[in-house]
Amino acid sequence: MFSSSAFKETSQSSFYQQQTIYDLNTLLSESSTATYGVDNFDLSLLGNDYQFDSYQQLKLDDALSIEIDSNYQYPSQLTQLKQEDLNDWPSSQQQQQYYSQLISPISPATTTYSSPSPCPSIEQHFTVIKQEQQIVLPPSPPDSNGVPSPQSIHHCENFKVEQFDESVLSPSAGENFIDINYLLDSSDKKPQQDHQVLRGFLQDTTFQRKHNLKPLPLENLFGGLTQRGDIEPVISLALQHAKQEVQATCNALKISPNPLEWTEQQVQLWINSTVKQFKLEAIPKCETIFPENGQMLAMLSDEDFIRRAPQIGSILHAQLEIWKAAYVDVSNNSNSGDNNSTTLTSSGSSAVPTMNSASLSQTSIWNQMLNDDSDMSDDDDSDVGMEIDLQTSSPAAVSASVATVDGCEGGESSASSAQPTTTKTTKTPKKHHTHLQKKGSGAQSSHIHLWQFLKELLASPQLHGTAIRWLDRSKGIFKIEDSVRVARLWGTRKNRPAMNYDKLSRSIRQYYKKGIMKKTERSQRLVYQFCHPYSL
DNA sequence: GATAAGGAGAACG
DNA sequence: CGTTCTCCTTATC
Repeated sequence: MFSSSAFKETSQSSFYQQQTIYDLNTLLSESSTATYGVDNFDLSLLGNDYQFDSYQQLKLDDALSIEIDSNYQYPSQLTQLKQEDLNDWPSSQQQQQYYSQLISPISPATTTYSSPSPCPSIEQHFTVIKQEQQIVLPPSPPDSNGVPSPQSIHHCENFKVEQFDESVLSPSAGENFIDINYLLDSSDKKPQQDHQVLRGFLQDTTFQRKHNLKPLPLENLFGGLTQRGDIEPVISLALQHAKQEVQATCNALKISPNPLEWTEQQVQLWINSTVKQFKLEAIPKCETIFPENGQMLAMLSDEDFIRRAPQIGSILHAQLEIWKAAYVDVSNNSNSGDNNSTTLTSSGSSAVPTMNSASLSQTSIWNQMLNDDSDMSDDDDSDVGMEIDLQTSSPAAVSASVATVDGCEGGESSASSAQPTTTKTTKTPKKHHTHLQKKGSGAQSSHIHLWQFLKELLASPQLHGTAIRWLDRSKGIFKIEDSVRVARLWGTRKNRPAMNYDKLSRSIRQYYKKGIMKKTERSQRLVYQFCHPYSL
Protein backbone atom coordinates (compact mmCIF):
# COMPACT_ATOMS: atom_id res chain seq x y z
CA MET A 1 0.00 0.00 0.00
CA PHE A 2 1.17 3.42 -0.78
CA SER A 3 1.96 5.40 2.22
CA SER A 4 1.43 9.06 1.96
CA SER A 5 5.11 9.65 1.75
CA ALA A 6 5.28 7.19 -1.02
CA PHE A 7 2.64 9.14 -2.81
CA LYS A 8 4.61 12.24 -2.50
CA GLU A 9 7.77 10.74 -3.78
CA THR A 10 5.89 9.10 -6.55
CA SER A 11 4.82 12.48 -7.67
CA GLN A 12 8.30 13.83 -7.67
CA SER A 13 9.78 10.99 -9.55
CA SER A 14 6.81 10.77 -11.83
CA PHE A 15 6.82 7.08 -11.96
CA TYR A 16 6.16 4.41 -9.48
CA GLN A 17 6.79 0.83 -8.83
CA GLN A 18 4.90 -1.36 -11.19
CA GLN A 19 1.71 -2.60 -9.73
CA THR A 20 0.57 -6.01 -10.58
CA ILE A 21 -2.68 -6.08 -12.39
CA TYR A 22 -5.41 -8.52 -12.13
CA ASP A 23 -9.09 -8.47 -12.43
CA LEU A 24 -10.88 -7.90 -9.21
CA ASN A 25 -13.91 -9.44 -10.77
CA THR A 26 -12.00 -12.63 -10.63
CA LEU A 27 -11.24 -12.03 -7.04
CA LEU A 28 -14.81 -11.54 -6.00
CA SER A 29 -16.70 -13.74 -8.35
CA GLU A 30 -14.47 -16.68 -8.82
CA SER A 31 -15.23 -19.58 -6.57
CA SER A 32 -11.68 -20.31 -5.81
CA THR A 33 -10.43 -22.20 -2.87
CA ALA A 34 -7.13 -20.48 -2.90
CA THR A 35 -6.09 -18.78 0.25
CA TYR A 36 -3.96 -15.74 -0.02
CA GLY A 37 -2.38 -15.29 3.31
CA VAL A 38 -0.67 -12.14 2.37
CA ASP A 39 0.02 -9.26 4.59
CA ASN A 40 0.60 -5.98 2.92
CA PHE A 41 -1.90 -6.99 0.36
CA ASP A 42 -3.03 -3.94 -1.41
CA LEU A 43 -6.67 -4.02 -2.19
CA SER A 44 -7.49 -1.67 -4.92
CA LEU A 45 -10.19 -1.50 -7.43
CA LEU A 46 -9.49 -1.47 -11.05
CA GLY A 47 -11.64 0.95 -12.83
CA ASN A 48 -11.64 3.17 -15.77
CA ASP A 49 -13.54 5.97 -14.20
CA TYR A 50 -13.03 5.08 -10.60
CA GLN A 51 -9.46 5.65 -10.00
CA PHE A 52 -8.61 5.41 -6.40
CA ASP A 53 -5.82 4.06 -4.44
CA SER A 54 -5.77 1.26 -2.04
CA TYR A 55 -8.37 1.12 0.65
CA GLN A 56 -9.23 4.69 0.04
CA GLN A 57 -11.07 3.89 -3.08
CA LEU A 58 -13.68 1.86 -1.37
CA LYS A 59 -16.61 3.92 -0.48
CA LEU A 60 -17.26 3.21 3.06
CA ASP A 61 -20.69 1.75 2.65
CA ASP A 62 -19.44 -0.42 -0.11
CA ALA A 63 -16.30 -1.35 1.65
CA LEU A 64 -18.02 -2.48 4.71
CA SER A 65 -20.57 -4.45 2.88
CA ILE A 66 -18.28 -5.75 0.29
CA GLU A 67 -18.82 -9.30 -0.58
CA ILE A 68 -15.92 -11.00 0.98
CA ASP A 69 -15.52 -14.48 -0.16
CA SER A 70 -14.49 -16.48 2.80
CA ASN A 71 -12.16 -18.38 0.57
CA TYR A 72 -9.97 -15.36 0.44
CA GLN A 73 -8.03 -14.31 3.42
CA TYR A 74 -7.79 -10.61 3.53
CA PRO A 75 -4.79 -8.89 4.95
CA SER A 76 -4.44 -8.35 8.57
CA GLN A 77 -4.09 -4.68 7.91
CA LEU A 78 -7.59 -4.45 6.67
CA THR A 79 -8.90 -6.22 9.67
CA GLN A 80 -7.25 -3.82 12.03
CA LEU A 81 -8.50 -0.56 10.76
CA LYS A 82 -9.71 1.68 13.47
CA GLN A 83 -12.75 3.81 13.37
CA GLU A 84 -10.71 6.94 13.06
CA ASP A 85 -9.06 5.41 10.08
CA LEU A 86 -12.36 5.19 8.42
CA ASN A 87 -13.08 8.78 9.21
CA ASP A 88 -10.21 9.67 7.02
CA TRP A 89 -11.42 7.84 4.04
CA PRO A 90 -12.01 10.10 1.13
CA SER A 91 -15.28 11.03 -0.29
CA SER A 92 -16.17 9.57 -3.58
CA GLN A 93 -15.71 12.87 -5.28
CA GLN A 94 -12.19 13.15 -4.08
CA GLN A 95 -11.57 9.55 -4.73
CA GLN A 96 -12.18 10.00 -8.37
CA GLN A 97 -9.28 12.35 -8.56
CA TYR A 98 -6.90 9.66 -7.68
CA TYR A 99 -5.27 7.64 -10.25
CA SER A 100 -4.85 4.00 -9.73
CA GLN A 101 -5.18 1.51 -12.45
CA LEU A 102 -3.46 -1.16 -10.67
CA ILE A 103 -3.59 -3.53 -7.83
CA SER A 104 -0.49 -4.17 -5.89
CA PRO A 105 0.41 -7.04 -3.64
CA ILE A 106 3.63 -5.22 -2.95
CA SER A 107 4.70 -1.96 -1.56
CA PRO A 108 6.52 0.56 -3.64
CA ALA A 109 10.22 0.36 -3.23
CA THR A 110 10.52 3.29 -0.97
CA THR A 111 13.07 3.80 1.69
CA THR A 112 10.26 3.61 4.11
CA TYR A 113 9.30 0.18 3.02
CA SER A 114 10.04 -2.21 5.77
CA SER A 115 7.68 -5.09 5.38
CA PRO A 116 8.80 -8.04 3.39
CA SER A 117 7.15 -8.33 0.09
CA PRO A 118 5.13 -11.46 -0.40
CA CYS A 119 6.46 -11.65 -3.90
CA PRO A 120 10.06 -10.56 -4.00
CA SER A 121 10.34 -11.50 -7.59
CA ILE A 122 7.75 -8.95 -8.42
CA GLU A 123 9.52 -6.33 -6.49
CA GLN A 124 12.66 -7.06 -8.35
CA HIS A 125 11.26 -7.09 -11.78
CA PHE A 126 8.34 -4.78 -12.05
CA THR A 127 8.77 -1.17 -12.60
CA VAL A 128 7.06 1.04 -15.02
CA ILE A 129 7.10 4.60 -15.96
CA LYS A 130 4.14 6.50 -14.81
CA GLN A 131 2.95 9.41 -16.79
CA GLU A 132 3.09 12.13 -14.27
CA GLN A 133 0.39 14.23 -15.75
CA GLN A 134 -2.05 11.57 -14.79
CA ILE A 135 -1.20 11.63 -11.16
CA VAL A 136 -3.32 13.58 -8.80
CA LEU A 137 -2.08 13.37 -5.34
CA PRO A 138 -3.95 13.30 -2.14
CA PRO A 139 -3.24 16.29 0.02
CA SER A 140 -1.25 14.38 2.52
CA PRO A 141 2.03 15.09 4.26
CA PRO A 142 4.69 12.45 4.53
CA ASP A 143 4.43 9.86 7.15
CA SER A 144 6.15 11.11 10.20
CA ASN A 145 8.15 8.03 10.80
CA GLY A 146 8.21 7.03 7.21
CA VAL A 147 6.91 3.58 7.86
CA PRO A 148 3.97 2.59 5.78
CA SER A 149 1.18 1.23 7.78
CA PRO A 150 -2.54 0.91 7.67
CA GLN A 151 -2.64 4.08 9.67
CA SER A 152 -1.00 5.98 6.90
CA ILE A 153 -4.37 6.84 5.58
CA HIS A 154 -4.60 9.11 8.56
CA HIS A 155 -2.68 11.49 6.47
CA CYS A 156 -5.29 11.68 3.82
CA GLU A 157 -6.81 14.66 5.45
CA ASN A 158 -9.89 16.58 4.52
CA PHE A 159 -11.70 13.44 3.65
CA LYS A 160 -15.11 12.88 4.97
CA VAL A 161 -16.99 9.75 5.57
CA GLU A 162 -20.09 9.72 3.53
CA GLN A 163 -21.76 7.00 5.38
CA PHE A 164 -20.77 4.90 8.23
CA ASP A 165 -22.53 1.95 9.54
CA GLU A 166 -21.43 1.41 13.06
CA SER A 167 -22.92 -2.01 13.05
CA VAL A 168 -20.00 -3.31 11.16
CA LEU A 169 -17.65 -2.47 13.93
CA SER A 170 -16.62 -5.36 15.94
CA PRO A 171 -19.04 -5.79 18.76
CA SER A 172 -16.27 -7.21 20.83
CA ALA A 173 -13.34 -5.00 20.05
CA GLY A 174 -13.01 -2.25 22.52
CA GLU A 175 -10.97 -0.13 20.16
CA ASN A 176 -13.57 -0.28 17.48
CA PHE A 177 -11.60 -2.50 15.20
CA ILE A 178 -13.44 -3.74 12.25
CA ASP A 179 -14.12 -7.37 12.73
CA ILE A 180 -13.54 -8.89 9.38
CA ASN A 181 -15.16 -12.07 10.46
CA TYR A 182 -18.23 -10.13 11.31
CA LEU A 183 -18.14 -8.65 7.91
CA LEU A 184 -17.81 -12.04 6.42
CA ASP A 185 -20.78 -13.32 8.30
CA SER A 186 -22.94 -10.37 7.54
CA SER A 187 -21.95 -10.32 3.94
CA ASP A 188 -23.39 -13.73 3.52
CA LYS A 189 -26.73 -12.45 4.62
CA LYS A 190 -26.83 -9.32 2.60
CA PRO A 191 -28.54 -9.47 -0.74
CA GLN A 192 -26.50 -8.59 -3.75
CA GLN A 193 -28.46 -5.52 -4.56
CA ASP A 194 -26.84 -3.88 -1.57
CA HIS A 195 -23.65 -3.59 -3.48
CA GLN A 196 -24.82 -2.28 -6.74
CA VAL A 197 -22.38 0.57 -6.79
CA LEU A 198 -19.47 -1.64 -6.01
CA ARG A 199 -20.63 -4.24 -8.42
CA GLY A 200 -20.83 -1.59 -11.00
CA PHE A 201 -17.23 -0.75 -10.33
CA LEU A 202 -16.14 -4.30 -10.48
CA GLN A 203 -18.11 -5.26 -13.48
CA ASP A 204 -16.83 -2.32 -15.39
CA THR A 205 -14.26 -3.85 -17.66
CA THR A 206 -13.76 -0.83 -19.81
CA PHE A 207 -10.31 -0.50 -18.40
CA GLN A 208 -9.49 -3.82 -19.91
CA ARG A 209 -10.51 -2.68 -23.31
CA LYS A 210 -8.81 0.61 -22.77
CA HIS A 211 -5.54 -1.01 -21.96
CA ASN A 212 -6.08 -4.05 -24.07
CA LEU A 213 -5.79 -6.29 -21.08
CA LYS A 214 -7.00 -9.69 -20.20
CA PRO A 215 -7.59 -10.86 -16.69
CA LEU A 216 -4.62 -12.46 -15.08
CA PRO A 217 -5.52 -15.16 -12.63
CA LEU A 218 -4.46 -14.49 -9.11
CA GLU A 219 -2.77 -17.81 -9.01
CA ASN A 220 -0.21 -16.41 -11.35
CA LEU A 221 0.67 -13.74 -8.91
CA PHE A 222 0.76 -15.42 -5.57
CA GLY A 223 2.85 -18.24 -4.43
CA GLY A 224 4.35 -19.09 -7.74
CA LEU A 225 5.45 -15.93 -9.37
CA THR A 226 9.02 -16.80 -9.75
CA GLN A 227 9.36 -17.87 -13.30
CA ARG A 228 9.91 -15.87 -16.35
CA GLY A 229 6.67 -16.96 -17.88
CA ASP A 230 4.74 -15.57 -14.98
CA ILE A 231 6.04 -12.09 -15.14
CA GLU A 232 6.25 -11.64 -18.85
CA PRO A 233 2.73 -10.32 -19.13
CA VAL A 234 3.47 -7.60 -16.64
CA ILE A 235 6.75 -6.80 -18.25
CA SER A 236 4.94 -6.58 -21.50
CA LEU A 237 2.56 -4.12 -19.97
CA ALA A 238 5.42 -2.13 -18.55
CA LEU A 239 6.96 -2.07 -21.96
CA GLN A 240 3.75 -0.85 -23.41
CA HIS A 241 3.68 1.96 -20.90
CA ALA A 242 7.21 2.83 -21.80
CA LYS A 243 6.44 2.83 -25.47
CA GLN A 244 3.46 5.07 -24.98
CA GLU A 245 5.51 7.55 -23.08
CA VAL A 246 8.30 7.35 -25.59
CA GLN A 247 5.89 8.04 -28.39
CA ALA A 248 4.39 10.99 -26.56
CA THR A 249 7.79 12.46 -25.96
CA CYS A 250 8.81 11.85 -29.53
CA ASN A 251 5.79 13.70 -30.74
CA ALA A 252 6.42 16.56 -28.37
CA LEU A 253 10.09 16.89 -29.19
CA LYS A 254 9.79 15.81 -32.79
CA ILE A 255 12.55 13.31 -32.42
CA SER A 256 12.93 9.77 -33.54
CA PRO A 257 11.97 6.98 -31.14
CA ASN A 258 15.29 5.46 -32.00
CA PRO A 259 17.93 7.16 -29.84
CA LEU A 260 20.57 6.10 -32.32
CA GLU A 261 19.16 8.52 -34.83
CA TRP A 262 19.30 11.57 -32.66
CA THR A 263 21.47 14.46 -33.59
CA GLU A 264 23.45 16.32 -31.00
CA GLN A 265 20.69 18.87 -30.75
CA GLN A 266 18.08 16.21 -30.32
CA VAL A 267 20.14 14.61 -27.60
CA GLN A 268 20.05 17.91 -25.80
CA LEU A 269 16.31 18.13 -26.28
CA TRP A 270 15.87 14.67 -24.92
CA ILE A 271 18.06 15.30 -21.90
CA ASN A 272 16.26 18.53 -21.23
CA SER A 273 12.93 16.78 -21.49
CA THR A 274 14.01 13.96 -19.24
CA VAL A 275 15.37 16.35 -16.67
CA LYS A 276 12.09 18.16 -16.57
CA GLN A 277 10.02 15.04 -16.67
CA PHE A 278 11.69 13.61 -13.63
CA LYS A 279 12.25 16.99 -12.04
CA LEU A 280 15.93 16.37 -11.92
CA GLU A 281 18.69 18.77 -11.26
CA ALA A 282 19.57 20.51 -14.45
CA ILE A 283 22.98 19.95 -15.96
CA PRO A 284 24.86 23.17 -16.43
CA LYS A 285 26.46 23.44 -19.84
CA CYS A 286 24.79 20.25 -20.79
CA GLU A 287 25.93 20.50 -24.37
CA THR A 288 29.51 20.23 -23.23
CA ILE A 289 28.81 17.45 -20.79
CA PHE A 290 26.93 15.38 -23.36
CA PRO A 291 28.14 16.56 -26.74
CA GLU A 292 27.42 13.25 -28.44
CA ASN A 293 24.78 12.46 -30.93
CA GLY A 294 22.34 9.72 -30.19
CA GLN A 295 24.47 6.84 -31.28
CA MET A 296 27.44 7.89 -29.26
CA LEU A 297 25.22 8.65 -26.33
CA ALA A 298 23.81 5.17 -26.52
CA MET A 299 27.28 3.74 -26.29
CA LEU A 300 28.05 5.45 -23.04
CA SER A 301 27.98 3.30 -20.00
CA ASP A 302 26.15 3.98 -16.81
CA GLU A 303 29.47 4.84 -15.31
CA ASP A 304 30.08 7.42 -17.97
CA PHE A 305 26.75 9.03 -17.28
CA ILE A 306 27.37 9.10 -13.58
CA ARG A 307 30.82 10.54 -14.00
CA ARG A 308 29.55 13.33 -16.17
CA ALA A 309 26.43 14.01 -14.18
CA PRO A 310 26.87 12.52 -10.75
CA GLN A 311 23.44 13.50 -9.54
CA ILE A 312 21.29 12.36 -12.40
CA GLY A 313 23.56 10.44 -14.71
CA SER A 314 22.27 7.08 -13.69
CA ILE A 315 18.73 8.19 -14.19
CA LEU A 316 19.43 9.52 -17.63
CA HIS A 317 21.22 6.36 -18.57
CA ALA A 318 18.47 4.12 -17.36
CA GLN A 319 15.89 6.20 -19.10
CA LEU A 320 17.88 5.94 -22.28
CA GLU A 321 17.98 2.20 -21.82
CA ILE A 322 14.22 2.20 -21.62
CA TRP A 323 13.98 4.18 -24.80
CA LYS A 324 16.30 1.78 -26.51
CA ALA A 325 14.35 -1.18 -25.23
CA ALA A 326 11.07 0.35 -26.29
CA TYR A 327 12.40 0.99 -29.76
CA VAL A 328 13.80 -2.48 -30.06
CA ASP A 329 10.47 -3.88 -29.02
CA VAL A 330 8.67 -1.86 -31.62
CA SER A 331 11.12 -3.09 -34.21
CA ASN A 332 10.67 -6.65 -33.13
CA ASN A 333 6.93 -6.39 -33.20
CA SER A 334 6.90 -4.83 -36.60
CA ASN A 335 9.32 -7.38 -37.91
CA SER A 336 7.29 -10.24 -36.62
CA GLY A 337 4.08 -8.72 -37.82
CA ASP A 338 2.66 -8.94 -34.35
CA ASN A 339 1.42 -5.54 -33.47
CA ASN A 340 -0.95 -6.70 -30.83
CA SER A 341 1.28 -8.48 -28.43
CA THR A 342 0.77 -6.30 -25.44
CA THR A 343 -2.07 -8.05 -23.80
CA LEU A 344 -1.46 -9.38 -20.40
CA THR A 345 -1.72 -12.92 -21.50
CA SER A 346 0.40 -12.65 -24.56
CA SER A 347 3.68 -14.35 -24.51
CA GLY A 348 6.71 -12.22 -24.17
CA SER A 349 8.67 -11.23 -27.18
CA SER A 350 12.37 -11.22 -27.57
CA ALA A 351 12.35 -7.76 -26.13
CA VAL A 352 11.39 -9.01 -22.74
CA PRO A 353 14.91 -9.54 -21.48
CA THR A 354 15.87 -6.15 -22.74
CA MET A 355 12.93 -4.52 -21.14
CA ASN A 356 13.58 -6.40 -18.03
CA SER A 357 17.00 -4.94 -17.99
CA ALA A 358 15.60 -1.52 -18.44
CA SER A 359 13.04 -2.13 -15.78
CA LEU A 360 15.70 -3.13 -13.39
CA SER A 361 17.53 -0.02 -14.23
CA GLN A 362 14.39 1.81 -13.44
CA THR A 363 14.33 0.07 -10.13
CA SER A 364 17.75 1.37 -9.39
CA ILE A 365 16.57 4.79 -10.39
CA TRP A 366 13.74 4.52 -8.03
CA ASN A 367 15.94 3.47 -5.21
CA GLN A 368 18.46 6.10 -6.00
CA MET A 369 15.89 8.81 -6.16
CA LEU A 370 14.47 7.77 -2.88
CA ASN A 371 17.85 7.56 -1.30
CA ASP A 372 18.83 10.92 -2.63
CA ASP A 373 15.87 12.57 -1.07
CA SER A 374 17.87 15.69 -0.50
CA ASP A 375 17.84 16.21 -4.21
CA MET A 376 14.20 15.47 -4.53
CA SER A 377 12.77 18.50 -2.95
CA ASP A 378 9.37 19.86 -3.69
CA ASP A 379 10.95 22.77 -5.38
CA ASP A 380 9.53 23.01 -8.81
CA ASP A 381 12.20 25.46 -9.77
CA SER A 382 14.80 22.77 -9.91
CA ASP A 383 14.98 23.00 -13.65
CA VAL A 384 15.32 26.73 -13.70
CA GLY A 385 18.50 27.71 -15.37
CA MET A 386 18.49 24.82 -17.75
CA GLU A 387 19.74 26.30 -20.93
CA ILE A 388 20.33 24.41 -24.09
CA ASP A 389 22.67 25.86 -26.57
CA LEU A 390 21.67 24.41 -29.86
CA GLN A 391 24.37 26.14 -31.76
CA THR A 392 27.35 24.26 -30.55
CA SER A 393 27.08 21.46 -33.02
CA SER A 394 27.88 21.96 -36.61
CA PRO A 395 25.37 21.18 -39.30
CA ALA A 396 27.80 18.65 -40.60
CA ALA A 397 27.63 16.86 -37.31
CA VAL A 398 23.91 16.66 -37.65
CA SER A 399 24.16 14.97 -40.98
CA ALA A 400 26.69 12.59 -39.66
CA SER A 401 24.35 10.69 -37.44
CA VAL A 402 23.78 7.28 -38.88
CA ALA A 403 22.02 4.61 -36.99
CA THR A 404 24.59 1.90 -37.01
CA VAL A 405 26.72 0.39 -34.36
CA ASP A 406 30.30 0.68 -35.20
CA GLY A 407 32.80 -0.02 -32.57
CA CYS A 408 35.17 -2.18 -34.53
CA GLU A 409 38.29 -1.40 -36.37
CA GLY A 410 37.82 -0.43 -39.94
CA GLY A 411 34.42 0.97 -39.29
CA GLU A 412 32.93 0.24 -42.65
CA SER A 413 30.06 -1.46 -41.00
CA SER A 414 27.21 -2.19 -43.28
CA ALA A 415 23.67 -1.16 -42.62
CA SER A 416 22.84 -4.69 -41.67
CA SER A 417 22.46 -3.79 -38.04
CA ALA A 418 18.75 -3.37 -38.19
CA GLN A 419 18.50 -3.53 -34.43
CA PRO A 420 21.71 -2.15 -33.21
CA THR A 421 20.63 -1.67 -29.66
CA THR A 422 19.94 -5.32 -29.30
CA THR A 423 23.54 -6.10 -29.97
CA LYS A 424 24.63 -3.30 -27.78
CA THR A 425 22.42 -4.27 -24.92
CA THR A 426 23.53 -7.82 -24.91
CA LYS A 427 27.12 -6.88 -25.30
CA THR A 428 27.25 -4.73 -22.25
CA PRO A 429 26.21 -6.42 -19.07
CA LYS A 430 23.59 -4.29 -17.47
CA LYS A 431 24.35 -3.14 -14.01
CA HIS A 432 21.33 -3.01 -11.86
CA HIS A 433 22.68 -1.49 -8.73
CA THR A 434 24.38 1.71 -9.50
CA HIS A 435 25.73 2.13 -6.05
CA LEU A 436 27.53 -1.14 -6.26
CA GLN A 437 29.13 -0.62 -9.58
CA LYS A 438 32.79 -1.15 -9.99
CA LYS A 439 34.83 1.04 -12.18
CA GLY A 440 36.30 0.04 -15.44
CA SER A 441 33.48 -2.14 -16.62
CA GLY A 442 31.87 0.44 -18.81
CA ALA A 443 31.71 0.15 -22.53
CA GLN A 444 33.91 3.22 -22.83
CA SER A 445 36.77 3.59 -20.49
CA SER A 446 38.18 6.97 -19.72
CA HIS A 447 41.53 5.26 -19.40
CA ILE A 448 42.21 5.51 -23.04
CA HIS A 449 45.15 6.91 -24.86
CA LEU A 450 44.66 9.74 -27.23
CA TRP A 451 45.92 7.80 -30.17
CA GLN A 452 43.49 5.03 -29.35
CA PHE A 453 40.68 7.49 -29.12
CA LEU A 454 41.59 9.02 -32.44
CA LYS A 455 41.56 5.62 -34.03
CA GLU A 456 38.22 5.01 -32.45
CA LEU A 457 36.84 8.08 -34.11
CA LEU A 458 38.51 7.18 -37.36
CA ALA A 459 36.87 3.79 -37.18
CA SER A 460 33.46 5.42 -37.29
CA PRO A 461 33.44 7.40 -40.50
CA GLN A 462 29.66 7.46 -40.57
CA LEU A 463 29.68 9.10 -37.20
CA HIS A 464 32.75 11.22 -37.16
CA GLY A 465 33.75 11.42 -40.79
CA THR A 466 33.10 15.10 -40.76
CA ALA A 467 35.35 15.60 -37.77
CA ILE A 468 38.23 13.27 -38.48
CA ARG A 469 38.94 10.99 -41.40
CA TRP A 470 41.63 8.96 -43.01
CA LEU A 471 43.55 10.51 -45.83
CA ASP A 472 45.62 7.45 -46.43
CA ARG A 473 44.50 4.52 -44.42
CA SER A 474 47.42 2.32 -45.43
CA LYS A 475 49.97 4.89 -44.32
CA GLY A 476 48.08 5.86 -41.23
CA ILE A 477 47.64 9.42 -42.38
CA PHE A 478 44.57 11.18 -41.14
CA LYS A 479 43.21 14.64 -41.02
CA ILE A 480 41.29 16.42 -38.33
CA GLU A 481 38.57 18.26 -40.15
CA ASP A 482 36.83 19.69 -37.14
CA SER A 483 39.40 20.36 -34.50
CA VAL A 484 36.90 21.85 -32.09
CA ARG A 485 34.64 18.86 -32.21
CA VAL A 486 37.39 16.33 -31.90
CA ALA A 487 38.78 18.18 -28.93
CA ARG A 488 35.37 18.35 -27.38
CA LEU A 489 34.86 14.65 -27.80
CA TRP A 490 38.26 13.99 -26.34
CA GLY A 491 37.62 16.25 -23.41
CA THR A 492 34.32 14.56 -22.83
CA ARG A 493 35.86 11.15 -22.88
CA LYS A 494 38.58 12.16 -20.49
CA ASN A 495 36.28 14.25 -18.41
CA ARG A 496 38.33 17.31 -19.17
CA PRO A 497 35.86 20.07 -19.92
CA ALA A 498 38.66 22.54 -20.60
CA MET A 499 40.13 20.47 -23.37
CA ASN A 500 40.72 22.24 -26.62
CA TYR A 501 42.56 21.54 -29.80
CA ASP A 502 45.66 23.34 -28.64
CA LYS A 503 46.08 20.93 -25.80
CA LEU A 504 45.02 17.97 -27.80
CA SER A 505 47.53 18.73 -30.50
CA ARG A 506 50.20 19.14 -27.88
CA SER A 507 49.45 15.66 -26.69
CA ILE A 508 49.61 14.40 -30.22
CA ARG A 509 53.00 15.97 -30.63
CA GLN A 510 54.22 14.14 -27.61
CA TYR A 511 53.72 11.04 -29.65
CA TYR A 512 56.45 12.15 -32.00
CA LYS A 513 59.07 11.35 -29.45
CA LYS A 514 57.43 8.11 -28.50
CA GLY A 515 57.20 6.80 -31.99
CA ILE A 516 53.46 6.54 -31.93
CA MET A 517 53.01 9.27 -34.48
CA LYS A 518 55.27 11.08 -36.84
CA LYS A 519 55.22 14.22 -38.85
CA THR A 520 53.92 13.83 -42.33
CA GLU A 521 56.32 14.22 -45.22
CA ARG A 522 54.70 17.40 -46.33
CA SER A 523 53.59 19.34 -43.36
CA GLN A 524 49.88 19.96 -43.63
CA ARG A 525 47.66 21.61 -41.17
CA LEU A 526 45.65 19.26 -39.03
CA VAL A 527 47.19 16.26 -40.72
CA TYR A 528 48.96 13.64 -38.66
CA GLN A 529 50.33 10.22 -39.27
CA PHE A 530 50.49 7.13 -37.16
CA CYS A 531 53.68 5.19 -37.00
CA HIS A 532 53.37 1.75 -38.42
CA PRO A 533 52.23 -0.56 -35.69
CA TYR A 534 49.82 1.97 -34.32
CA SER A 535 48.03 2.58 -37.57
CA LEU A 536 46.89 -1.00 -37.88
C1' DG B 1 44.39 34.80 -36.46
C1' DA B 2 44.84 29.98 -36.52
C1' DT B 3 47.84 26.47 -36.24
C1' DA B 4 52.37 24.00 -35.50
C1' DA B 5 56.13 23.00 -32.69
C1' DG B 6 58.09 22.27 -28.53
C1' DG B 7 59.72 23.47 -23.49
C1' DA B 8 58.34 23.12 -18.89
C1' DG B 9 55.85 21.89 -14.95
C1' DA B 10 51.52 20.19 -12.84
C1' DA B 11 48.04 16.81 -12.38
C1' DC B 12 46.38 12.38 -12.47
C1' DG B 13 45.88 7.40 -11.98
C1' DC C 1 56.28 6.76 -13.08
C1' DG C 2 54.03 7.25 -17.49
C1' DT C 3 50.67 9.81 -19.60
C1' DT C 4 48.21 13.70 -20.25
C1' DC C 5 46.98 18.41 -19.19
C1' DT C 6 48.14 23.10 -19.04
C1' DC C 7 50.55 27.16 -20.06
C1' DC C 8 53.86 29.26 -22.49
C1' DT C 9 56.88 31.14 -26.47
C1' DT C 10 58.17 31.14 -31.12
C1' DA C 11 57.51 30.07 -35.89
C1' DT C 12 54.73 29.31 -39.91
C1' DC C 13 50.78 29.44 -42.93
